[in-house]
Amino acid sequence: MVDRRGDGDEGVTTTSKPPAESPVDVRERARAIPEAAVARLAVYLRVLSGMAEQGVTTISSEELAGAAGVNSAKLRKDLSYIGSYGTRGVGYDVEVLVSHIERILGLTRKHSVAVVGIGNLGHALANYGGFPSRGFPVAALFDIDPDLTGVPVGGIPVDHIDDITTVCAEREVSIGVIATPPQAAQAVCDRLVSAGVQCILNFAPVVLQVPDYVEVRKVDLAVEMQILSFHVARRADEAAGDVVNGVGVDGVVIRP
Amino acid sequence: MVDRRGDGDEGVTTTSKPPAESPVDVRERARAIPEAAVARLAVYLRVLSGMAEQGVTTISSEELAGAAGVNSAKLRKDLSYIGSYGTRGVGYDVEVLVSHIERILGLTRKHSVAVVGIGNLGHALANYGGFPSRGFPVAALFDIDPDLTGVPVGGIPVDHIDDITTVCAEREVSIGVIATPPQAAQAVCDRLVSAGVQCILNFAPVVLQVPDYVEVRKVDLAVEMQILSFHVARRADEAAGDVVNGVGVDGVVIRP
DNA sequence: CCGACTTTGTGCACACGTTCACAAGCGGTA
DNA sequence: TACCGCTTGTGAACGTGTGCACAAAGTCGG
Ligand SMILES: NC(=O)c1ccc[n+]([C@@H]2O[C@H](COP(=O)([O-])OP(=O)(O)OC[C@H]3O[C@@H](n4cnc5c(N)ncnc54)[C@H](O)[C@@H]3O)[C@@H](O)[C@H]2O)c1
Ligand SMILES: NC(=O)c1ccc[n+]([C@@H]2O[C@H](COP(=O)([O-])OP(=O)(O)OC[C@H]3O[C@@H](n4cnc5c(N)ncnc54)[C@H](O)[C@@H]3O)[C@@H](O)[C@H]2O)c1
Repeated sequence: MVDRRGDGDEGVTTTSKPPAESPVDVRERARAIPEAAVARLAVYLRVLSGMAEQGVTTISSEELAGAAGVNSAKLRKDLSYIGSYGTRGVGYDVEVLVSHIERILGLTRKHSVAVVGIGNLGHALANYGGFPSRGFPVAALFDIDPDLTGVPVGGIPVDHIDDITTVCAEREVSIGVIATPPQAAQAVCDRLVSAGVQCILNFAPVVLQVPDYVEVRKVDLAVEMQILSFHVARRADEAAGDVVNGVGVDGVVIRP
Repeated sequence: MVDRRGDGDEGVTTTSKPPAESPVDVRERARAIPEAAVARLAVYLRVLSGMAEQGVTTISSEELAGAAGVNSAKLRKDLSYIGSYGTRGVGYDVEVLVSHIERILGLTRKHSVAVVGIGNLGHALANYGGFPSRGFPVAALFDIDPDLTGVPVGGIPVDHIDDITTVCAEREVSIGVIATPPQAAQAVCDRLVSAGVQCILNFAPVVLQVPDYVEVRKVDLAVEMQILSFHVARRADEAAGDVVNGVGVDGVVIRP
């Protein structure tokens, strides 16, 4: 029912600093936000933006939780990580919440995106309107294929992978998206890193090796499907086992 | 050892007949595997498959962990959830491990996939070779656009969304992928569910409402980017570090 | 100004997941 | 056979995340 996070292992050397923190500054608080909560904050933000467009000005934790698919206690705890911006007895001001979540997620700055590998997936990403509209303008496209360089895709001309360093610097790219074949992914990753890109979203089904200061997130669709498959199998086993025992889920006797 | 598997294996054949086995068998164990571990098992499987192709027959937890980007203790614990198939002092037999992970993930059965919404993303998915090769044949494509119906994409002709029930039944679709615009996603989801599909992978940035017995996973790229953005911001705050007189970034007063 | 009602924010207990550390077990060697 | 070095498998400690339940804090009608 509720979806779970992909994973989020690797890298992220969160140096645990347990000394007594008396001055509660922003970075300490930011560090304290659980990774899982950050992911949900992004979802709340999307829902809230939709609400704002529909003219909603105030929303309760119960309503927002329903719309975001989480329970309300969790939602309130998540929001408490970023401060106390609600009004008891009333709820949250939508605009206020939006701006605070945006601040915490660092969306007050523009994050230019570069897509590397303009094949099937790269084309889709370059044409996708959902990135620019949410604060992530696609500023550069790269491919190794000479036939592609110069051709505009989604309004942006494709550059050759060899120009990655200069182009990324020029256009202040802060997020790199890897959509090349798996074999090329690590090499592309290395070039992105030497070009100064510190955030990478990887679609290739490989584990990337990066320095500690680089943040990598991966999207592996086959893994997603296998997780679904696992649940199908589990459910099938359950059904089979229950029939054999003559007892259904919840202990309901099927065939007395 | 949590449980003794003295039997000579069996496979997940539908005729599961527990002779004198403990009431809690395979399904109980399957249920006990943490969700996070399932995701990693899928990654191990991919790495192991690659190893097998390269002729590797045996691998230690240390090596496999390195290749999968996790620490070796976690890897061993993950593997212990599915049984004890290693040899102390030696490591794991690659082929054996592959087959056991496949069994646990339910990959011994074929899981036909239907993609709904053959736009930018849908085209990329339909053309993607990574699904069939990993046991997820794309068996059906759907769109609402009459101009698309009948046109083959990636070798499969697009059907009209109205035929979803019959086509899904015919081709035994078990996984539905939603790649339509957000506004259409819930409606498409409902139709998939009534067509009997119990697993859904959703690319549209909306929270889907489904019955309890349906498993949904979502892939939201904007959320991924916002998580990256959060880490950039956190890092920037750390670097810019010094909180001057209780005033942090953006002029937020830290200590009122 | 008060009291009834609503909703937030959070302390706490619990569940889940990760990591450590080491005994148990295996292959190789003398 | 007895020993040795290596690697697995896992109990137990630990850390993180979740959900409950309720006091605190606000609104609103009178
Ligand atoms: N197509 C999908 O729907 C899909 C889904 C999930 C994952 N993926 C993964 O995404 C990646 C791309 O998939 P695709 O279907 O778009 O592949 P594709 O073959 O259509 O495109 C790959 C592109 O990368 C370019 N390229 C190759 N080597 C390069 C290099 N060294 N530097 C820069 N560009 C290079 C190629 O010229 C090509 O244009 C693959 O790793 C694939 O496994 C794709
Ligand atoms: N393109 C990307 O790279 C990308 C990335 C992330 C998320 N997404 C999301 O994926 C979805 C699809 O994106 P896209 O770029 O492919 O959009 P698109 O507009 O190119 O394609 C959407 C397709 O869905 C079809 N469609 C519309 N309503 C339908 C219905 N009721 N039933 C069946 N088909 C219907 C349309 O005919 C069209 O072919 C969107 O929700 C988008 O937010 C896309």
